[in-house]
Amino acid sequence: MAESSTRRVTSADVARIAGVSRATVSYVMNDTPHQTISADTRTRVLDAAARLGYAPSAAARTLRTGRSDVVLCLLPDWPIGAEVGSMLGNLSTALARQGFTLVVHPGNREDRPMFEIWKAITPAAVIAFTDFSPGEIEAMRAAGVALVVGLFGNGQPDGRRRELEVPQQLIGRCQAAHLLGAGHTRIGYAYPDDERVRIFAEPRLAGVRDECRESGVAGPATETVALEAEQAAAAVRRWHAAGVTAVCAYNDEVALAVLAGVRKLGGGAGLAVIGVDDIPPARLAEPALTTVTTDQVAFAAYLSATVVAAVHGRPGPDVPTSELVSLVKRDSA
Amino acid sequence: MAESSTRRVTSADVARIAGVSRATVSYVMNDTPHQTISADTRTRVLDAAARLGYAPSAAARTLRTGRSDVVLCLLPDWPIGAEVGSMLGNLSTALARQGFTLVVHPGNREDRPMFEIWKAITPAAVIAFTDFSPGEIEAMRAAGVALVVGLFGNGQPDGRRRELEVPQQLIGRCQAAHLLGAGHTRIGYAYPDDERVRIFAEPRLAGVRDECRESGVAGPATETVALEAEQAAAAVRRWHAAGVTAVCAYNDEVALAVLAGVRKLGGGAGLAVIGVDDIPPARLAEPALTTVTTDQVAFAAYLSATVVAAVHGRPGPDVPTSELVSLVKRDSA
DNA sequence: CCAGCCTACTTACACGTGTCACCGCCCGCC
DNA sequence: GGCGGGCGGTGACACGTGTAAGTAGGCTGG
Repeated sequence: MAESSTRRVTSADVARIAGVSRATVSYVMNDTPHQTISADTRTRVLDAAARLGYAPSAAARTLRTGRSDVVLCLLPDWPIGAEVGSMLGNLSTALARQGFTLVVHPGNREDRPMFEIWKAITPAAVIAFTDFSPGEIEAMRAAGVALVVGLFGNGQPDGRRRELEVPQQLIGRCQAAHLLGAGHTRIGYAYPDDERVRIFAEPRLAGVRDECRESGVAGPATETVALEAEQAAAAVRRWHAAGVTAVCAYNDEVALAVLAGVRKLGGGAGLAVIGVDDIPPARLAEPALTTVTTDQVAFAAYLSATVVAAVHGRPGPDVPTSELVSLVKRDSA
Repeated sequence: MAESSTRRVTSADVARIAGVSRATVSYVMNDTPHQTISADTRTRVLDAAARLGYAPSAAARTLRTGRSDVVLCLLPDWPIGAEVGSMLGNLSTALARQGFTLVVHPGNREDRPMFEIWKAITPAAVIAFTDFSPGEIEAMRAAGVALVVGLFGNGQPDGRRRELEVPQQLIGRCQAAHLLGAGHTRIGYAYPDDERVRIFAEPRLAGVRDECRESGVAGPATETVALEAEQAAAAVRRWHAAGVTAVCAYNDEVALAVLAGVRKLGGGAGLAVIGVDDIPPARLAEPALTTVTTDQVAFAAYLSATVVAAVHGRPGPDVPTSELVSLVKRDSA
């Protein structure tokens, strides 16, 4: 406890205590392959490190290796909701278990040019929930970023980079399958009012469309629904006029708006409604909202595995199948 | 475009192109005070940097200065909701404007020992939504972390480190003030079921209690309310028995549960309910939920200012007053 | 006319790590 | 007995930056 100053504990300190060279300390700490270390010195080094509370400097390691252990997650500028929040939390712990640090950056592209960020950080990988120009992608790859996990392959026809798209389609399919299975033959889709969530809304709608087509049913009657009762009531009226008896909503929130619209209209002819996310208010609504949840833990694990595999140059895991999304049956559909 | 390889653009490259030394480049890029640079060379350097797309290596800078531009935000293990998510987003942009990078780390204290993280990162500051032991705080300070912004001063009696507590109390006060102003004389508090949000719930409840005391009204009748209608109905029954006519809820979600409980009981004697956060479902509920919102942008700006000031060793800004929280009057209270 | 100061730079070192090249040693094998 | 080769380890360099210390030249005051 008689520390002279607040100096950082470096590997040199560990080496001195353990009576070995600094290189040996590095080899022990990193389990460097093809480098044999006797069991005796190994424990001596480990003991010294533990005693001193040694933790290697991330900055120095990054500088030396040219690649940091940071996984940069670039968000678009839509408001991140509870489900995205918990997904990020799970992703962070899943990556931490593999030795990576997740850094989330909200995508205010105007504020700071984005390239400034990944050039400064030199992340091991980038998870982009936003479209990149091919030029940007090439620049990042050239700068040493091992992988760019894109949300949507914007234009490129190869099947890659769709890691995040397929699960969204599954959500739509699950919604539609439930409604069709319940005997509905004319269904609607409640599209969100917020332009910024389009990258989620489009594939979900596509999933609904696919499921309809495969069941030989006409595609969904799509209405844009704001989070406001009056507006939603107008949409409900149009659906009634079109013979729609059940609607898939983009969201639990949108679904609650639809329910509010139905309520405002007197709610004579009940409209079946199904949401997404299973937020707590869904269960508390009247009627209790039937919804579809994604297994955030499993999804985060999948995403994490994708990133880790790509960083090591291995092919990523298969896109998870339908066990990722599951139905929560309640009263509204 | 005839780049031989994928080498990183360093300040040496900029120096070579601009025809100056590397040190000069550094001085120009950082606007180093007490270092005079002629306007001519300055523009030459800036031009060269822009042309090459130079961005300084965060790792090298961190290694050299001993302090990174990272602000580490340690979250407890409760599920981060939409409001916390948006707060973090705002905080991130506010800090980015000052040249800092926000790194959020969910607090699974078991998974990795926490000190391993900040030892590796050497953050400029730590925003902790969780209690630290005095020993940990001392260790961090010794390791060079400029500031520890704690959510709650656990035990230490000095007025510092309560930056995040006061706003929470304001929320409770605002809720209670509205109900008392509407003529209610016996009010209740709907406490969350989740033990993990206690650090938010306690100061909010304290705010309600303070407001009651200052108005000469008995303290709130507190009931723990789970996010489930049956359970909430039982609480509502007890409140009725105690003569409570209005309740402050920890949350909009808890408030919706209370409303569901009232509805389940037939809703004869209406119970006034007021929530917090103004989540979208609040507006869509029946009756539409009266609630209290915090100005997340202003709060993030305040938090950011606190961090920046402390990093530079200056005293932080004053705790913002009541303009931070505002009432959203609807039908439920 | 020279000491001294200010401007506008440059040279040199340090930060803490990973890793390549080397080196002594002992063991087994021809 | 010589000697190739694995074991166990060391010495030295590079990564890219910030900054203290030094230096050449012009200008000013005495």
